[in-house]
Amino acid sequence: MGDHEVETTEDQRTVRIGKLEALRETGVNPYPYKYDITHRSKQIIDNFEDLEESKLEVAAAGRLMSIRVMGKAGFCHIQDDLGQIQIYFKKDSVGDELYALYKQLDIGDIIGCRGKVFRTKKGEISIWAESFEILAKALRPLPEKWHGLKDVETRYRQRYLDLISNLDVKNIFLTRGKTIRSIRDFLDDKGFVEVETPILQPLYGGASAEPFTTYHNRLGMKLFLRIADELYLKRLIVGGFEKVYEVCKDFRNEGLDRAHSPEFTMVELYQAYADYNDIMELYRELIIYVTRETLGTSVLSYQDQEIELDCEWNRLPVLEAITKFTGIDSESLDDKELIKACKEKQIEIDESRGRGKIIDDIFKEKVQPNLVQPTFITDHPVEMSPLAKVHRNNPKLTERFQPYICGFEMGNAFSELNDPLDQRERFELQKQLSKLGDKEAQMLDEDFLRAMEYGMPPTGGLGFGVDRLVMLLTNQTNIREVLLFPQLKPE
RNA sequence: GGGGGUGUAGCUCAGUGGUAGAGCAUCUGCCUUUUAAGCAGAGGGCCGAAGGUUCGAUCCCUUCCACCCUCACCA
Repeated sequence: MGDHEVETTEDQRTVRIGKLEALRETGVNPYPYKYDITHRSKQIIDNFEDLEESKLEVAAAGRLMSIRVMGKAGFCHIQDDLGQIQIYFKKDSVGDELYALYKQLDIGDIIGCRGKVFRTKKGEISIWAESFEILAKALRPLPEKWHGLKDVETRYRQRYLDLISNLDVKNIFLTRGKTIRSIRDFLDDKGFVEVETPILQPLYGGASAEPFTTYHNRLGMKLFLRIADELYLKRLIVGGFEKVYEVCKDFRNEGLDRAHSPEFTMVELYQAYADYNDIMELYRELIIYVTRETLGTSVLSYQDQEIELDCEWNRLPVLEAITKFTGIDSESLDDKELIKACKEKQIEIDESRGRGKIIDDIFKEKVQPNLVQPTFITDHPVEMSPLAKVHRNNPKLTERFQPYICGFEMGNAFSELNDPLDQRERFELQKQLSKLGDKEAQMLDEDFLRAMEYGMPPTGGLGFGVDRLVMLLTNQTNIREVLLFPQLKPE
């Protein structure tokens, strides 16, 4: 009696440690080495008729998600990689010793079970246990079986619990895996070669962003975590690769919000002898392919919008887009007049960082939210695009495009600048922006210019964010929902 | 960084200026086809942290911490 009183005041973890010790005392190893599985839960359910007919014994394993004991018989559900299946334990079938062990099981324990399959009176396909064993004793209780784990912070900090109790969360990451797989399949099929380039870089470049810095002790040098891999992939084009891509983790030392994570995944690709028109079509085909492979349809359902991807995509030069949505004809205005026009229309702009930044501000505020249907925004002003080739018909513009879907900027692409003297001038312009206080102005990379001076073929290039693509495919509004372990402050 | 919100049992959530409640989970007993199993009983809480007001604070005030939404920054 006294012992019971002590026991009931203990928390669930302590109770389970007690059970663990009791198991060891009876010679049961609560953490054995392996278990031979013959079927996953889904295979049993899919092949039920044959398995029942043949009276074949199956062996399945998984995590206990529910237990119902009724005196001398009981049920439980185990969950494995592919789903759940019910197990029936009958004292007469498993014997007194195992039945006593069954009654000591806790939700969360991982068990393996052998038996024949059958259908219960209520019609549920189940395994009639003939034997079972504990494969791993769980010491902590799982979240509530009905409501699951809801607390967002706990879901991110303890993603393993989120994955165990929320099936739809697991599906997001299955979709993420399929997405990356299908991107590779598509590009491989088109003859692209996958490469790997440095994450630790002595100079950073290829995008406008603040970097993370680190230090190599032995070399005694500062290094940056890459913000993009563009300049390395272009060196490979110089080196004779004609179609390359990289699935790359990039790092940007900037604010976090629902569309930005300091660590994120990009795909960059470069194709020699192509221009941005070719890349536009390649991107459209890629998105349609990936969507079909992951969702089985070319229609995206995002929030309350339905978007058919398999069609002609709108194409709209950025300055025309601004005229369309604000009435401002920026080409006919000088800088002062443009700033005045913005003030009249109450558009908030940062006028200290040059004309390119002003255009960018107007675009983000007034145009971007309207770009729900797939749209290529093209031909950005040259000040905004230091790595893009000047437009063949207009020296103030570049051959550049950014695809937009559901208001998200999905990527960035150019006819790549391959004139080394022009490229040097663009870097000089960036230096001036840096002096104006633009922390994201791009650095001059002498070796990159040297490579280009050996001759880089005309090239089309593209970078796109995988996380945002997965957000669209899984109908998520926060990037953290598509990152397994999002960045959080320490507990 | 600004604005708004949340933080109570392992989980999901109620609630009150007089130190707390439900369901699930846990423990004990009964129950040989149950399924959010059932029935009977029991245990479990520094009410995010630190100050303040008060006879008395989980509740009111201040500060801090974490998370969410939003704006700003940012491809």
